[in-house]
Amino acid sequence: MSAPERAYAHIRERLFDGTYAGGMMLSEGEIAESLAMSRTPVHEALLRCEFEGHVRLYPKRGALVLPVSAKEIQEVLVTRGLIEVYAVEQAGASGALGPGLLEMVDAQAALLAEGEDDKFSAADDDFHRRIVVATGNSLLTKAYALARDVPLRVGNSNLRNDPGRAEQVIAEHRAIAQAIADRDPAAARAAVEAHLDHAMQSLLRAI
Amino acid sequence: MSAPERAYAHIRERLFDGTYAGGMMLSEGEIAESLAMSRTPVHEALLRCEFEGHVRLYPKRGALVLPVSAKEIQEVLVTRGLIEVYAVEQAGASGALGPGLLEMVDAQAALLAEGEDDKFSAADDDFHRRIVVATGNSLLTKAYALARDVPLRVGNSNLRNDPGRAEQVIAEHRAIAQAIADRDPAAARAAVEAHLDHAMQSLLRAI
DNA sequence: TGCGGACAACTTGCATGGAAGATGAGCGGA
DNA sequence: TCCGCTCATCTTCCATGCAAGTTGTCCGCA
Repeated sequence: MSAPERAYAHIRERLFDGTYAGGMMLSEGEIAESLAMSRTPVHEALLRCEFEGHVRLYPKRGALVLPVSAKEIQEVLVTRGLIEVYAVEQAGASGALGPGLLEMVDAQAALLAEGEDDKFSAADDDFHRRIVVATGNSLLTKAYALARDVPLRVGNSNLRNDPGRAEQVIAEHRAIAQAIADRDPAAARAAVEAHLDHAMQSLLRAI
Repeated sequence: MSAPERAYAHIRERLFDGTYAGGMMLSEGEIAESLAMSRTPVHEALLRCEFEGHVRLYPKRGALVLPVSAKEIQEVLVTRGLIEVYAVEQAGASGALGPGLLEMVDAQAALLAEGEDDKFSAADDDFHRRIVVATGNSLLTKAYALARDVPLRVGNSNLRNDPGRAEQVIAEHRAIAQAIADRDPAAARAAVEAHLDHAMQSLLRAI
């Protein structure tokens, strides 16, 4: 892995686990030192994080970690709604994706039973991503990626603090996967809209 | 303007006017020299262009300018369709945006009459952007930006080579603006879908 | 006490250079 | 003729260093 990639992964990890919390000021030099690399690759990684909306770079001052706002959560879920509804309507028409999704839901239930919270979050993310990828539209997939990080920044603590939410997520995922397997686009659309609506409420409670 | 911004603007200009054509290999060093700056800021600009899908960086080799493919054009217009339909349905419900848009269409007609092709392209772009910005959803606006550049790379030559297309664009823009002013979301949706469909056909003919 | 200026300690911006990977030309041998 | 090897030349990668902007502190003065 190249130095900028390592720096990027390092920063994201800390954005998602809360080490880099909203309002914090990050210094290229410090991060570079802790990764035993120079500031150049760290700077590249921070530029990318800025593009993705996680930090804001102030010239000659440093990188401010942006807090996740309620408005941002709403924007993210509206955007995801647009993209995911389109994706499940497509997938629901063909039905090819359905069985694979149902297996993913089973795997999520297993992770939850084992208490693997982080892996559960990742599996949640994969599930949604898989649906969008199935459209075969790489631009849409890229646009969607912009809307996936915010829930991850809020989500890990969120799931632990919202009792019963994880079980609810699994039930809602199963409804989506079943509707797709049944080739029922209208049901798939309704299931996605309900799921995202509940997700928004849970995330808003978390901040 | 900072050095990386200058480099980025320089490269985009050449991507859009065709100087950097698909298949070309760009060298950081050459660009840096022609801009009288070092390679560092040029590298940053190329990274951004890569993220936006215009070039692909090959380690230790250089930056390949990616040609615009038919698949990409289709992806772009599907994505724009999703976002713009949502935006005009919102705008069409309130009607507040309508009058401003009609003025923009008049301005476009004036630019066309004066033969200002480049400004016409920019005005076209602004018109669509304005509708999306009106949603007030900054994430959606950012996602939309990813889908705006491709038509610009094809578009300038396209408009000149597709006789009557510019007049058609103006008529279609007027239909969209009028539907929004009339607070008629269904008509607005239909007008946007027709416009994007025609745009796709024109762009596909151009490559 | 409250204000203003100097300065020290931080930060990044970006130019530069050495290291090293990728490529293609040209040569030697089968 | 054709294959494979060597090597010159191209490229980027990223460490480093200097220049310069920003900030907060501290001191002197009213």
